[in-house]
Amino acid sequence: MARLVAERADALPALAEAFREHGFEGASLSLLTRHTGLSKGSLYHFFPGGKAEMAEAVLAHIDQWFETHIFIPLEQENDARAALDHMIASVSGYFRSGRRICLVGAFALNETRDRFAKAIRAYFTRWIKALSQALQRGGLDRASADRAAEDAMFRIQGGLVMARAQDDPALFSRALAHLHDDLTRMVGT
Amino acid sequence: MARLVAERADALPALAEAFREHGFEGASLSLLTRHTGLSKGSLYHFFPGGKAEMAEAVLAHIDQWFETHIFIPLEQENDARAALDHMIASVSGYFRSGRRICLVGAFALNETRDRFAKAIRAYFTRWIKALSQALQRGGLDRASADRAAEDAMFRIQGGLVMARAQDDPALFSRALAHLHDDLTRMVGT
DNA sequence: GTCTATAAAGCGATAGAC
DNA sequence: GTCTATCGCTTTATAGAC
Repeated sequence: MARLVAERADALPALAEAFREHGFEGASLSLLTRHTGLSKGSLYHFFPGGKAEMAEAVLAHIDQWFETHIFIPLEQENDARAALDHMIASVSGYFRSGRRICLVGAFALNETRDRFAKAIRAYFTRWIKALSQALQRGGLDRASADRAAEDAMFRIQGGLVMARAQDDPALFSRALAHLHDDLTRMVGT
Repeated sequence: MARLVAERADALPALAEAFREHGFEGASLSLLTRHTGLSKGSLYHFFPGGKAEMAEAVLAHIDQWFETHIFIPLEQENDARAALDHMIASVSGYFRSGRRICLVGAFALNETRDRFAKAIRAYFTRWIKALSQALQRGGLDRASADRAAEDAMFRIQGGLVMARAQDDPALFSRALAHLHDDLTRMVGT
């Protein structure tokens, strides 16, 4: 059987889940060793910069996933409606229908943001831009598309916060469903 | 000149700001002494339960503020439109037009939630209920009002996350402005 | 590339003087 | 009700054996 952690990238999902559950400050190294199954020595071998480098790598890994599965499809799918359907489905899957939070949004809320400001800002800027493009292909003018894309981010991020707050993933599913309705209506004939 | 901290309640605003900026885990006792101007000994005199009791008191204080300035007015103002106007204005003021985050939402995002689950859940449940009542007085049926109230929470919480993420308070102001437009339209004649 | 041992600093919490 | 001193523990990070 292959080893669970053979290289740096193999540790990223476990690190991501630890940061999601405990935040940057709350995720201690001993907790990260438990999540990854690696000792401190091995973690520092892969990430000489310590916790900050681990978080940086996790953010980059997340960004790459969204680039591949959300942003590029939003930009390249010619049928605007299909592009929006795909985004909603992928977002629902990624956030486990509301059982998983957005690490980027969570990092944004406290002073952790300042350490990773560039990655956090880039993630949302990119998402809004890609979504706005799809909406413009669906017939919206640029200002309306920008506004609708920004509003979609509010509802996705807010849905994740509320689902956690109420310990009820269904809130996020409802947020996504209503968002889907509204976006579909905008690009519908 | 009166002392800045004469009783327990006087320390709450400073504690709240510290928790907002650093999260529950990130707000160390030495940081809390700096924010309040009180030594550890004095903090433990006021809050024998330590950091957890401080956070609990802060959450109760926030809840009380919202009860007085948001929830009760939403329920008691007869003119639905005036009730909504008042909520939007008060929310904008409380969150400093997007420069301040929602501590309750921030606590909800990581394992901190489990320590304060009851207070967190009650805060949002109460808010949705009061807002739904106002919308029903404005003519919406109960299901539509509940849905619109929940959607308003998504946009408020999402607006706060996005404003921090982009370091641009204007995003929150836009979220509130669009929310205000939509709510007004719903109860408008 | 794995691990354990260790260092130095900071943590939450307590004791006790004034 | 204020404070300082201190406790025991955990933290991040490093050193070095294998």
